Amino acid sequence: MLVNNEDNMSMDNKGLEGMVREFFADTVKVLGLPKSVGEIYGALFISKTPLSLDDLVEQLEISKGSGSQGLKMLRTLGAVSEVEGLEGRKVFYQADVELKSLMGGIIREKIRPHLSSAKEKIKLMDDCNTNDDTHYDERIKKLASWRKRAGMLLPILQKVLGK
Amino acid sequence: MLVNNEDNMSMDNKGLEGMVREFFADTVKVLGLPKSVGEIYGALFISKTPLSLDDLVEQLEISKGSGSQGLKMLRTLGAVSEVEGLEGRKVFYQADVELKSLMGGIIREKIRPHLSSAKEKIKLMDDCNTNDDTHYDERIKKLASWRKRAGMLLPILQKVLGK
DNA sequence: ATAAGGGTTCATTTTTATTTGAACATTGAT
DNA sequence: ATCAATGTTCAAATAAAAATGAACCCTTAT
Repeated sequence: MLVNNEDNMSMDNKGLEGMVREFFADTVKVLGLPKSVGEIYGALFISKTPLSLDDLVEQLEISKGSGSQGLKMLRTLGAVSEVEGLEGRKVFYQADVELKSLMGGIIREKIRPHLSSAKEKIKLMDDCNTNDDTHYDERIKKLASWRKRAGMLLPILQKVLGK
Repeated sequence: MLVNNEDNMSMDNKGLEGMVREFFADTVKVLGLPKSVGEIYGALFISKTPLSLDDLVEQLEISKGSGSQGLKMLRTLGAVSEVEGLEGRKVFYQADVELKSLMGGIIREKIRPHLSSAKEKIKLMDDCNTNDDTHYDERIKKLASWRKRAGMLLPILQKVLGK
């Protein structure tokens, strides 16, 4: 067994690990991700060894379905990486503990798409303002400028969070 | 009647107004606010005149309760301002159409409190790591550095969004 | 070829968040 | 003092989001 996960709770760190999981559960909710995703990430973040889906299901007392979906999301975000624990074909996961991974994924998968669709919607609004009403025009321009500013913000964010 | 709001739909701008409301409804959901708050803000943002609670209830087909609560939240965020339309004691509202109002409010009311409580929680985690386990210590330090970085980000955000 | 292990999917259930609306202030007019 | 207009609150209803778990799909070992 290359990757061992039984009995790695050195002592009363049940407490610490629980706190970390709860911490991430709360944090990701703010970012619009489901609680279970935060718990999974938290469990991986604090764990001394990579964990398999089964490990997570057991530790967090969540269903296999939840665990599978949560890991899928974390993989998509690039927040976890797979560790081929050659014990059979079971896959083990470890958290990518760089802030930029987590945030970069959220920016790429959630924020950018939203900004793109916003751009289209604003275009539609402009088309809709057929008689070039000044008031409406002004507001649409304002929206467009907000969107643009939000777009400019992302690289700055990435930079500050980078490394 | 100082503030008039009847029949201010110059023409088929039902369409535009609807689009703007929907736009904000979607946008604020990303920021963790309820849809109705976005709709209210959107209605005020695009309206040519300030609107009363009753106007909003009628336009958006929401309940008085929803409208009242939504306006309360927007007031707390500083995203709307009251216009004493001296028609009786009815209060009219207008959107504060500066990005910094909306974002500033969200930062102040939602993000900062979350970062504060995160700081406390991280402290608790550290206290919990009684035997100074190196691995746990490292992770807790990482969390602390993330939190700090997030804190430093806010002024930058404010600056970029400012004006 | 079959069974077992590991994982995913997705219709259903459960939980959480939002909205409603009736009861309750409050204020101003009669 | 009473009424009507305006707003707020909050318990209950509703809608939306997330979790469950059984059915299913691969892959590998027998």
